[in-house]
Amino acid sequence: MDRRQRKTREAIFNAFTRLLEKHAYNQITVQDIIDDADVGRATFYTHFETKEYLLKDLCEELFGHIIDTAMGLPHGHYHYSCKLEADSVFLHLLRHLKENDRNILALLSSQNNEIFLQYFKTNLKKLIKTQFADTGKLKQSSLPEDFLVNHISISFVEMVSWWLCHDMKETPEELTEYFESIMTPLFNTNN
Amino acid sequence: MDRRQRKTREAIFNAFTRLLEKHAYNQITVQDIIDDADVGRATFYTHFETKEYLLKDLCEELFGHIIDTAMGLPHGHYHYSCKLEADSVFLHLLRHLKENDRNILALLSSQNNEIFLQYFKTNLKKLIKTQFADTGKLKQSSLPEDFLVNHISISFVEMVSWWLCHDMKETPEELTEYFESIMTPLFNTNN
DNA sequence: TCTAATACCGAACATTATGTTCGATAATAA
DNA sequence: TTATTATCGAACATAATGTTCGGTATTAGA
Repeated sequence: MDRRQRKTREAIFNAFTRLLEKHAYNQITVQDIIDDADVGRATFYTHFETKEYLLKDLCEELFGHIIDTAMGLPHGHYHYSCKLEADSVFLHLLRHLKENDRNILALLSSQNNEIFLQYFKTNLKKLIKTQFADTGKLKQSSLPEDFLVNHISISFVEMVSWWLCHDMKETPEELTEYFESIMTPLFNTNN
Repeated sequence: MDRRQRKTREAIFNAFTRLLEKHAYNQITVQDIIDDADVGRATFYTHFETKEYLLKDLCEELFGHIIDTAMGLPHGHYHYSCKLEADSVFLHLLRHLKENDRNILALLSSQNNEIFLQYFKTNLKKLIKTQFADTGKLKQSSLPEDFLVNHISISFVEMVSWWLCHDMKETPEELTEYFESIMTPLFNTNN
């Protein structure tokens, strides 16, 4: 990829991120973005079809990365410990979040947090599904699997959101225990 | 209130609802709304400052009503049963939803569902807070109360969303049992 | 029934944002 | 060095927003 292209794309992402930290998504205009990024109008539109596609691309970079690395984790690392087997995934995600790549935490706690939490949830669902599908990690129950996958995903994402609203006072380890408290009855810890 | 005002307001709400069932919120223009509602442009703007305020007013009618009636319910009706004490509230909400006032179910399962689920959650949080705050219904735990209130609210709203996506196959009673399964460890059932 | 108040209409208008076009310039890869 | 291509910047068409205003019709209340 042409160096100019990379630079322009970066500049637009950075400008957009800065703006999203301070202003409501709907109030941000393409003009604001290209002013902040200091690129020409036509240039913006050669990179992104619309502001919405820019958002989509940004979110794919933000969450694609964090989820993909978690996908690579072994699924049953703590299999014989007394902790729930998924600890490794959730703890990993929290630690990864704390690294704050691309200022993801600022976006997740901005006034636009709903947008990003939504993308987070969507991607997390895929992860949870592959982690738990057909591995017997979910307690036998009458509850449908997709119902449980959804419940686990949204619960985790909302916990992260709550955490950010309260200045991240807890450590990732403490948060994982919180999560364990509310999720434990759903997991099969004795097999 | 002037009969003309009432009629106009109703016509706009109805038109907006119809449009929201079929089209994405962002794609709906004020022109679409006034065409469908068959009112003049100026008339629209004397009733609603912007499209966003219209949405806000609609949501307040939708969820204000459903939450307010639930607010009036006795808080500890099933106090001595072995079911969780909040059964009455959640079951009541599900039954009320099924009545489908103002086609609320179509909106909650449309492509714009995120918008309405968000309003639902916000209003439900208030309800849950008054139901559980300082009543000792939540299990003693190290988890902060606002964390639990948030978790309960979002879990319920997501369950409703899941229910709608799957054509409401379950009865409100069955759904309440689902909810009990995932929430039970958080409630104090033996006091 | 009469009257004053007011809600509505509809067309016109200014404003603002979007997305496109194009010729000129500058940076890049090879 | 050279052919390619990304960027610039200004101009433009399009589309949606929100306002204004004079005329008409409906309403509430005396």
